[in-house]
Amino acid sequence: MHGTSLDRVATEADVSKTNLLYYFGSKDELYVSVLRELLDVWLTPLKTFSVEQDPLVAIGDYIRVKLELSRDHPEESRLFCMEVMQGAPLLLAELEQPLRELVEAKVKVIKAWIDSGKIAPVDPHHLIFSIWATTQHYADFQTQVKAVTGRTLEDPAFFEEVLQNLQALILNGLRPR
Amino acid sequence: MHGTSLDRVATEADVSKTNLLYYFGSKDELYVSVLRELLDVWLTPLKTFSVEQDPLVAIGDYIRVKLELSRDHPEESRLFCMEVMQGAPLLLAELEQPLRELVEAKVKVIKAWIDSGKIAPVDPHHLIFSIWATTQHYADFQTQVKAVTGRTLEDPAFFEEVLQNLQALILNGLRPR
DNA sequence: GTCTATATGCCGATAGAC
DNA sequence: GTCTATCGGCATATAGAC
Repeated sequence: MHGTSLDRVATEADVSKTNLLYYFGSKDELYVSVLRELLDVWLTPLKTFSVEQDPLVAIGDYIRVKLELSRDHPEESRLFCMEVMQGAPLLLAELEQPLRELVEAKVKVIKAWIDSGKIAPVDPHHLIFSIWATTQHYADFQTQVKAVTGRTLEDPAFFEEVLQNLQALILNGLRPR
Repeated sequence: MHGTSLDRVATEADVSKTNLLYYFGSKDELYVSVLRELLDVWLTPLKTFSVEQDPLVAIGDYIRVKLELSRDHPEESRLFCMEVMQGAPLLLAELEQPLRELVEAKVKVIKAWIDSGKIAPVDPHHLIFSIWATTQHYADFQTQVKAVTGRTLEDPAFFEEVLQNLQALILNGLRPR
């Protein structure tokens, strides 16, 4: 059970089901390679955080890039969400090692920003989680957002509206006081 | 494909699989009734929003209650998330009618708060989505949160920490300026 | 109403021809 | 390497005895 079948993947990718298994060995191995690459792409923008940046600019940019990912690759976001929700049977090691270390490194950067008084003292972990949660929400819960508002991120005006609101919410919450 | 099997449900509920089908007719009908009840419970706290409340108290309380739901019923949160991520095949009508209407009603309340200058002018839709996204994140992405921080909402100290941070982030973003 | 047995269908994986 | 055919497992659903 992984949200899709080899048959669907094979049809979509225009190869035979047997060839998929020939190349990847098993469905799980296919999933692992897809998810690993996916995790890498989605984490890249976080890697650019560094102490010398202006935190409000860096975080504002990060929110924009993450929201663009939600707009351009919603199925990938949902695939990853599916995996994590099931307890990350295939990806737990990736989450516990590389992801954890990346987050810890960036937590230190955010702490430095706080210590120098550039942003308000929030727990960096929860700041990062909040950015992930709010931006990915528009991909993972696209159906619900559309049912309630009638719109999706593919509508450029709606994208801008979401971006402005998330940036305002999070950056205002961070303004030093 | 719905995250669990009738066999599991039957075992867990200590009834036979055939009896489940006897009572509910089909797996889909069982799901619909479970999801409907679930949606109702999860939306109840939003229903209490009213113009005469102090918005910062009302929203702060809402964040707490939603986070308690994420702590006490994470599997239900994930079940609902699963359904929506698949395009809400069983629940779309519920999202487009009762949910939409409830949200629109509460959007009006939040707009009244904004118009009277009690909170900053944010789009109420995105405020509501942000609260849903951030609070449910700790249930739906429990595995990832635990992999990164080593902790879950079941740890009372961690629960308090998350609550303080989410309230600070969102309420500070709303403080009139 | 509740059980056992079984029909039916889908999916992952393998065998074997070419 | 790529195809067709098929096995074996699991899950929903139904038939029929009690």
